[in-house]
Amino acid sequence: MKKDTEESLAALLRAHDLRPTRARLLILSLFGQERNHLTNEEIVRAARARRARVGTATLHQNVAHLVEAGLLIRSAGPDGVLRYDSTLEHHHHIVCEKCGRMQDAQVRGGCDHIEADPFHSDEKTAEWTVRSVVVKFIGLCPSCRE
Amino acid sequence: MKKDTEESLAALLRAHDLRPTRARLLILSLFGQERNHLTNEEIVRAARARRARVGTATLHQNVAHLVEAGLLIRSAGPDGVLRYDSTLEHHHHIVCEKCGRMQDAQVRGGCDHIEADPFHSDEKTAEWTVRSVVVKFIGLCPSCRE
DNA sequence: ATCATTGCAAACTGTTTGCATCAAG
DNA sequence: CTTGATGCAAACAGTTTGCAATGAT
Repeated sequence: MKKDTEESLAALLRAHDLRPTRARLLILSLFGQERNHLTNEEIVRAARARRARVGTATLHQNVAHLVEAGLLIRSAGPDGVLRYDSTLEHHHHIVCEKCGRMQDAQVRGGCDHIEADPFHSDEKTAEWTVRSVVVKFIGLCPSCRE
Repeated sequence: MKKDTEESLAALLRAHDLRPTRARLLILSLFGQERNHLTNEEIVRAARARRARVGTATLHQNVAHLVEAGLLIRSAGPDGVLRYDSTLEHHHHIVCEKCGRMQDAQVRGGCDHIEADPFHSDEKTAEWTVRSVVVKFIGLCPSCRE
């Protein structure tokens, strides 16, 4: 895991043509540690918990900016709740159907055969251009399966 | 495709312990034809277009009831917008990353090897119970790739 | 007759916008 | 200095709730 010093985060932002401001440093630092796959709401709460002087509008704006800049990835749970992820490599997720918690998942053997040439040729889908494939595992997280 | 007469839809509702009311018959009939994978908003608009005497609150409530009763399936696009689907069998989707349009997709060779035993055993995911797997193909629909 | 369902309007929630102030380069 | 970013408050959009009237059994 990378050292999330304020310096390194600032450099990261500058490398993506974003000024290293209070709000952006805060958001990125929230993803540094254990708390990955945060929702908008969780980001706002975490900021409040740190007594950070940041408005919710600013947080929302900057999460959007960071996604645009490619520093965060956006992923919707089955319930439509959007979560953000600082792991940028292509990967898949496992999602708790009870609490919505999301975690990275590696698929045994990969999804290559699906990603390479997915469809039956006689499908109406022949008219589409496929750009990527997302796999989500739905289940129960350790806490919710009690 | 099944004949979506009012009679058959009413019978379907009764079979699921739901009274066949104006709002419910309307919603189900919207899914009868070509217009599958509707959003909440599209359902409301379609109802307005038919000059149906139904409030938006009632539509929302009943979409939720129909999902609970198992007559509709809910599926979130990558942008978090929820769409509803009257195809009840387990299947996958292809989604347009530009306009959000969603269509059923059949995967060549299936996803069986993934669904059967998905994870590397040394994962933190070992603590999870997997109940289902959802595959989404993201791309461009015929109209948006122009 | 009974009780679920409805339409309508009001309440609510989360997000976005407008703008004067502030901070980074 | 110049321009972008911020906080705050007000505006907004979509959803949900409360309740009297309506409709299904």
